[in-house]
Amino acid sequence: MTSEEMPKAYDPRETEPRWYELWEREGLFRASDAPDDDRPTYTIAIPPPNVTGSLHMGHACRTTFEDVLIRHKRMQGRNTLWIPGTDHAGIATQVVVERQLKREGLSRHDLGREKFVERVWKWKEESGGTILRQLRKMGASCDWSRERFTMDPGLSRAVREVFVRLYEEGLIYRATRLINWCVDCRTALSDLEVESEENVEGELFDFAYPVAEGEGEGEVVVSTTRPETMLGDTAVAVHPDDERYTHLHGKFVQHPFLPRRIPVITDAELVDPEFGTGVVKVTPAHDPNDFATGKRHDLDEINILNLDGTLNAEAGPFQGMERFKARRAVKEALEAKGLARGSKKHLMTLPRCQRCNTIVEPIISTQWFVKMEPLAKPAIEVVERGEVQIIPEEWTKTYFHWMRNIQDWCISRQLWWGHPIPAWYCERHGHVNVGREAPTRCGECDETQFRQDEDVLDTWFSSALWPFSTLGWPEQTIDLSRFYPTDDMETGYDILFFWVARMIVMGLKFMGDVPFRRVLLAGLVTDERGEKMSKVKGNVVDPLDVIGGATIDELLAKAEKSGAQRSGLDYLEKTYPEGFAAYGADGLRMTLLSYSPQSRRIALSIKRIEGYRNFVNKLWNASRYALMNLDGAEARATGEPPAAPRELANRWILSRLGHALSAADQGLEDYRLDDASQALYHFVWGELCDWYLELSKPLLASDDEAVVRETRATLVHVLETTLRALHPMMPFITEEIWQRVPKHDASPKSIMVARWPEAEREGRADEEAERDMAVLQAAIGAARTIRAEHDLPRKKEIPLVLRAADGARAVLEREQAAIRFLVRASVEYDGNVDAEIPPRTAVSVAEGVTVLVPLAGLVDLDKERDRLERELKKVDKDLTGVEKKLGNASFVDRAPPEVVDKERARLESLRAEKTQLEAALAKL
RNA sequence: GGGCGGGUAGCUCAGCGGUAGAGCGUCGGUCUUACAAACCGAAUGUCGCAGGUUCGACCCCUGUCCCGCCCACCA
Repeated sequence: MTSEEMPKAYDPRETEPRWYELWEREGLFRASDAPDDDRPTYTIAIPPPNVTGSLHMGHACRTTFEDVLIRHKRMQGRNTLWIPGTDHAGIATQVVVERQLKREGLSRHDLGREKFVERVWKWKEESGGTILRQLRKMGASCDWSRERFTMDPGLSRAVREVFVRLYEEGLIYRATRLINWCVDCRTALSDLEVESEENVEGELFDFAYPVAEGEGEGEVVVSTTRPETMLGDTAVAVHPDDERYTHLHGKFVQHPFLPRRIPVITDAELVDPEFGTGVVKVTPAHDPNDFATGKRHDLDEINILNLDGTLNAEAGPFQGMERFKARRAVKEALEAKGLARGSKKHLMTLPRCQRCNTIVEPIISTQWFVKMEPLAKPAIEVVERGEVQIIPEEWTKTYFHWMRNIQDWCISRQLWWGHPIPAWYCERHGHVNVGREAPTRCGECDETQFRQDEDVLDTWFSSALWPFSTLGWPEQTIDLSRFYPTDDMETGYDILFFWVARMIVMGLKFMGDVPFRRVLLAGLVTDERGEKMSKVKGNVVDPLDVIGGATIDELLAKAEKSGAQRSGLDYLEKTYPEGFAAYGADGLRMTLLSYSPQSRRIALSIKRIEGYRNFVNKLWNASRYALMNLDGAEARATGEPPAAPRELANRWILSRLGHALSAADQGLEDYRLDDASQALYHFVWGELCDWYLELSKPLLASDDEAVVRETRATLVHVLETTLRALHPMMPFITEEIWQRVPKHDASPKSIMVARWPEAEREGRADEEAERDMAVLQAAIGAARTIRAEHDLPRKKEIPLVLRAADGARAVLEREQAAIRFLVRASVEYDGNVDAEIPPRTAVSVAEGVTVLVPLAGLVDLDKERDRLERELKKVDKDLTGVEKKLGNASFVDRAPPEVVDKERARLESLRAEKTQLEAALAKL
């Protein structure tokens, strides 16, 4: 009933959505909150993607990883919870909706704040769920009934609660400081949101400040990379010990464009007398060093910039100019006044806005900050004590370095979309009132009228609470007590500081416990050249295209629409001329799992995806074969291997199954899903398909009913167990096949909730079978080599003579049928290992077995000579190595005896091989 | 300026103290009754360079050269 319905090639497009719907409908993803459920839990909080987002390879990679962990633990019987959700993503979302408005010819200011925010909500309801739908296509088994959004009422409440408590403890404060300002986003940014572009070719421009009238003669020459900032200069500084300028101490220079005399100050901290002229212009309002200097000397802080990056009234004649225009204008004006003193090339670092790439301006502004140092301390300690384990471990150093040098966190943003800051200012005095609700009466005066702070919080502020806010905090819910702390947090290393560190901080502060036990940091997915995927470069590989397939025209059209450059489109066309086939979610998942998590870069290759798609198909066909042979038979999968199998192939595959399961377990335990998936991949393809299924053919055709029965029982057991072991990695195809496998009546309705297989239970270690099988494989391999090298057509049966010492010979005699079938040969045995080799005979040696094929004049003797010489050369090389090793007295004395014994045994077998090969060569 | 990671087969990478591995690619052969998205076979490496430790080093140590990334206020 089953195998006939299975087409030769597996098509994931039909299968995958069908099973996902069933799983979801049956509620199999749901974690239990039943009060009497005392199973151990396992929890992962998803790194919430931006609501604006759509699935990219980074998400696909993490989703796969997390889903494997969750499915594995679920099969082990844990009460598993994978909390899904999205992040409101402040700027990103606001920009999307603003862009939409622009198409209607409107700006957010036309709507006003309230209407605008309403509009964003509307947009969020309509199109915000895209990415979560896409996660389903990957097979993500999230508990959708617990989906959260960082601006849900519950989570917003958590945000206010945290803000208020931190404020009350003095850990949140409002201050006027030099902050990073993005003139394009028109908001303050935290230090982390500023990316520095290194080694930019810039210009160091020199100009002179004339000494002010009545202060003496001459001038001082200063250098700057930002000439326009001189409009905000309120001092020039020299080193106190620099004798060149002693005469100017306490004097003034004259600002060339503004009615301002500027003091000459001495400052040993700011000024390096060796650098340039040894004079530094000081702009406290627009440079961090100068700001600090200004504080030390109580200098005026003159802000010259408007929030949009144009110059304000302080700039005098330059007022209203855009900042870079002003830069040129100031230089020209200095030229005109004869004050320019030349310029030179200068390599510098440019601060840019992480989001829009605009050059960031340091400006003085009043913002809200979190005092980080006291909060960071316990967060450092839990990692030191291993209560939170960071994997791969080398990231702990990075974590410590950042946490130990932590700066206060600027959390206010001048946006409209986000969590409003729960601070109100009384109308009369502007007294600050922070609270969970709007105040009715000022805490410091009697005022009852307030205006709320207009800023919103950094989007990472609410993300930092994610592991407990999603579970209902500050309410004491069952979920919170049951699922916090979560177990594993898997995310990209690029947000180690943005997110991971802050979750640890907030978790410890408000839950008194770590938010998760392990942090798994994944690398960045790049294109096959190792270049970062970007829309402009046109090298973005969309997981959905990989899953469902896309023609090159579709890919090109999409890339072009999202703004790819010509070169990007060319690359795309050249690299994927055929587009993508529908590789399916299972194939993609398996591919993503195969990359080492140690690596910082995952250079995704379509060829590799194709390889794993082929693996999926291989599994399909292997199952097809198995099911064909089980059709109508009484064999059922029971979860137990057949008792006392006698056939070598059956014993061997059960033993190998055990090994594969152990290796998979080990990989999962170590979070080396690459090892786990490789172990199963090689078991399925290299052992199950390449050897066992082939060997099962003669067994299933046997006249001996007992042999057939035993083989069917083994086949169904190995297949069913393998499917369960592969299920976390390839959920769809394993379900599709598993449903067709004959099982006993009590088996669960889905493989998702079937029992995770264990090496000791489902496998059956059998060293003898493994040894015997190695002999058989060697003999078959050697015979095949001869066949291939001599172009002996497959149809022609060849006469084989197998020579081996007693033990090995007995194995080969017992397995005669297998050899006949796999090599298509007649077989004779010869126990006399040292006997003469007949003339004109092809010889190959391996594992103590000598395979002889009389060539009977049919074949090219030169070819055989070449081959033998090649084999001999290899043996000789190995032999030289072993002889040298054993000839070394220190090795024999000092190496562990088992190593020496192993080498001796090897020496023996290599010598025997050499003798055989030489004899063969001589007889040719 | 500090820190981290990497340099292994043509390509992408795994391995990490006891005989150099995988996938893809290459070459030769096969429509063998699960699979041509397959099968069988073959070739391919002074494991960046130089020292050192060790009976033994791709693996550990030191130095060095390249290539990435992160952090940092040098005008």
